[in-house]
Amino acid sequence: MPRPQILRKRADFLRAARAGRAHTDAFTLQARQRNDDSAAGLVRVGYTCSKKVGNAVARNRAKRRLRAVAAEVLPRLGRPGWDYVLIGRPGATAVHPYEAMLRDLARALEKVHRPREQKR
RNA sequence: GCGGAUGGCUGGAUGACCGCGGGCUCCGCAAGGGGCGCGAGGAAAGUCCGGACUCCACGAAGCAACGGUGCCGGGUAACGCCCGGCGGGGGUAACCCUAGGGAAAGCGCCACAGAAAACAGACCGCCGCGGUCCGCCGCGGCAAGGGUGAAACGGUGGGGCAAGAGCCCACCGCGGGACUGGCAACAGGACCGGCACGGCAAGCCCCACCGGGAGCAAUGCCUAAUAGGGGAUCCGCAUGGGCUGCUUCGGCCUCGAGAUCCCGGGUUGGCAGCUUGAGCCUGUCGGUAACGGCAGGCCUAGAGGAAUGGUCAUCCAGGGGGGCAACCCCCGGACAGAAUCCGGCUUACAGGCCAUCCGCGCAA
RNA sequence: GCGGGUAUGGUGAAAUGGUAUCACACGAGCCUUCCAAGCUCUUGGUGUCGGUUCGAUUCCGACUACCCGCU
Repeated sequence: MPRPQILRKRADFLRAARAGRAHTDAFTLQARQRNDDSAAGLVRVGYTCSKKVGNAVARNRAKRRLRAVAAEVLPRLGRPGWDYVLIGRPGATAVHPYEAMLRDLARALEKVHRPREQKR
């Protein structure tokens, strides 16, 4: 599988937020299946850490950890044609155990994938 | 050994695996892939100062306004920074702090208390003379004593006097000051004066010196489609009006319907600016030092919503528990992350290391 | 990246360098059969650390927090 593309456009984030989401202790996952087929076979992922997370150091640290988690999990469990958005949470994202975050992401992906498949 | 002062350094180490951003190189038409090497700080922070760089403005001189700096000498590209010295204050000491020019240029303020708060004067008083209803009153002299206050027109002692007073004398203080030392700030000070000249300028102010504005999202360039804006010259109109802090001389702008020539606005973008620089290291020389000269060597992040991350193992500090001990178990790594680049200041910071010095105690 | 402002009781606001004031709120009392209103009294404060001054909310510096512009 090719490397996931990084989401940058505000519109993509907004569309993902309107679709499914799942909360865990250390982050929130939002995801949607794209309808336009511009980049059909790709997994795309974005990261959000607002100023609520802390100063620039804390925000970057949170983003780096989210990237690390996503890079380990998404190639196995992510689905082509989907956009994922990981949102950092104050306090938790920077200190939560790494193992637990891996498990949480896997579980959150399951939960987010399920209702879509029931519809189809 | 205990306590303290100052200056400086450091602020996890090694390895493995999976990743990220640039660079060089190889393969490939391309997409992409392989290899090698590099990749946060002493504060990258606050934005409090000073510059480099770029664009804009700008004619010169004087004046005025506004802001800043403020002992002296040196360092520096420059500074409100640094070094050395001086004066003042604190500490037994090492040492530390210090916005520290001018109060006889002028204005202003000094609450409460106190008789009196800045220029002299007199509330309680002291002394003399006169009067007296013996309570005191009037006239004159005096400023030592009292109490207030942050601050009271010199302090102590003696002489002197009706009582007193720099009225006189000695010492100290104060003012001036030849001269001496020092580049200077300043220090010492023969001698003279005879007490006059309170404090506040981080109150207005005076003096000296410095200062154009904006900021790399500056600024320059490239491509495409398209809308029709502007400039120069000539001609016409006008010889006025306006702007430039003020003045003098000067400069600039302002109108059209025409002709010719030329340029080209905005917007997701891309490239440059962008890291070779008041650079770093070593040695040597000058200097008390800050720092500078010379020689040799080195290239050390460069992104563009933004990389430097994750996991594991061993070790090194640190904390807790068990054990006589060897040792074992658990926890666990300060402040914080480049964004045009430098020089400072300030603020944050677990701990560790080094050097010099001071006081006390003990021993010799 | 560049610049400006504010901070005073629980809240909102005043204060020429000289005892920090006012309104509402809170608490207590009076009044009322009770509540509200009204009246009286009380508690509580200059963001932090330094400096200048005899004396600082005020003047100066550094820091902290919040707010607002420009690009």
